[in-house]
Amino acid sequence: MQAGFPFSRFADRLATQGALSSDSLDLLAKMPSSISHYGSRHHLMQRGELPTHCHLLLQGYLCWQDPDGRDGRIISIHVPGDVPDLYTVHDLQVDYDLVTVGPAVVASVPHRFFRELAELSPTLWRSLLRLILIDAATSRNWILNVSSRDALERVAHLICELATRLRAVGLARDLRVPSPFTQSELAAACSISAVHANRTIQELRRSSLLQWHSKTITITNWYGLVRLAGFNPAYLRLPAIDEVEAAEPPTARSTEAAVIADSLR
Amino acid sequence: MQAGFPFSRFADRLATQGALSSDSLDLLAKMPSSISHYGSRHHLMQRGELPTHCHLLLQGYLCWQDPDGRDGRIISIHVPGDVPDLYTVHDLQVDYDLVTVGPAVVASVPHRFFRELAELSPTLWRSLLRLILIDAATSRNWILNVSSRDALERVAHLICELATRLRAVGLARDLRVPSPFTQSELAAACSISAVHANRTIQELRRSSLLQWHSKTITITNWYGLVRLAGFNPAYLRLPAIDEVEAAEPPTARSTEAAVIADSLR
DNA sequence: CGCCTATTTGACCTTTCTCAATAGATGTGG
DNA sequence: CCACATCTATTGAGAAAGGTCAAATAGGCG
Repeated sequence: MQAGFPFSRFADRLATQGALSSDSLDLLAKMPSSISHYGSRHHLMQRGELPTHCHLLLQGYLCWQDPDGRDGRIISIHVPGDVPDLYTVHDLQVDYDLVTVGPAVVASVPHRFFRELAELSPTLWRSLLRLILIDAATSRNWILNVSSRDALERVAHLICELATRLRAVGLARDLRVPSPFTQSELAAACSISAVHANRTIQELRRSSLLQWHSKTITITNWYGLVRLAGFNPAYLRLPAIDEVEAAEPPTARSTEAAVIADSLR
Repeated sequence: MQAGFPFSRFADRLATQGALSSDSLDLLAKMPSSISHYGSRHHLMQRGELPTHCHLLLQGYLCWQDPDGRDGRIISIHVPGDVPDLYTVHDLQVDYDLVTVGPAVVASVPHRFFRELAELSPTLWRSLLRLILIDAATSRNWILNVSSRDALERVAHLICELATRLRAVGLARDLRVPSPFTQSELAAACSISAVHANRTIQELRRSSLLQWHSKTITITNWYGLVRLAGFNPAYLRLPAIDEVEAAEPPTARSTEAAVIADSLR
């Protein structure tokens, strides 16, 4: 998983679901793909299209967005190493638009490659299936986010999730989350209005939980944010990860927060 | 698919994803299972449990419910023929409670059976995978329902979805949807308060879109309900089904409603 | 019949939305 | 490097959808 390997984030991601054999790494190294750079808000795929390739995100963010409705609700957000449309290998229908958030680098990989993988490496194929199922678990959690938390908690939860997923592929280790998101896009993801998103972010700043400058969200109080959001990363199906090196670690090990901290360990 | 076959709804459900060979039917007939009857609000499975079996719903409804929060948000609803926890064959974590809504008949099927199926019948296994992916697509749609529709549209959409899914397995053909749901449960599914759910249902009744008597919702104006909800069943991945024999078919074949009607055909 | 649960209604409150205007940032061509 | 155009962030004020609380009514079932 050298830095030079273009699919290293993807390898990291897969490795969260089971160690990669050297055979598996060889297979990944031979993955046919064409790499493209896109600007912000580029639609990689539109509802109704018949896909023949998957999109492996190498850098930046992608999201699934509902093309209807003025405010273009965002259904899910994806980080480097993700293949947001991996499921299309087995279900050729696309219900939403796949859109870049900020500039992004994307590898296009033919469905055929993933289909052949089933025979070449059942283990790897199993890990891929698990990635699909994790996206499903994340969608279920997203339902809860937009339906049972208030605006402040929603935004906090989304940021916790992004930070955690980025850390799982070696990014945002210092809790500085790259954020090409406009406040309107954040609002579309949290299902609130842009104006309210603005006020919500101001409150998060006022509470000294985070800063948001020059396209970067800096989480200044991880445990506070986790507590506010009620964030429990179990649904992300990540193995134990490094302790968060954030300010203000929990003081009492017997609280709720400690349980969450343990789950992050 | 005789009425006597206990898994006939399941067979119907699978058949929506590809014709079932007689070999497949033989396999299904040999499916090991133990059948149980449950009362309302029985928790078949709780968050954190390690599942070894799947639950095939034979009669009634099941839902995934978030055990946290006073109002117990409902994440998804399942109809006969569904296996709500089919995904646990490949992902042993359970994030929510699996609960009956009204009395239900459930067959418990060991994971082992589905695992062996992969080798015995790749075709059948493929259909099962597609059922998992449809649940995922339904979750994504549920996000939209609770995040971008108002209360009236949400309730209407949920009822459209239930009716459509029931019809796909031979139930509710006359648009009479069995409803053991309390208004509070409907509210938990639509992410509104019980009081507001009540007022919303009253408005649907006042608009002559439906009746709700003696544990049955009778849809009296299917096209009106579809139009109000903005219901497009594409995400359910159902093959063409019979024309709805409801009152007030669309008058102009060129409208939006006609497009939706076609998709229902 | 009486209890328990579910539904319905009214009154009031809160969150969030919408509209509109201003200010700041970013980017582009001259 | 400036001036303009455009997009994004911020602020204020009023409105609307839906939530909460509390009480009354209506069903269903032993």
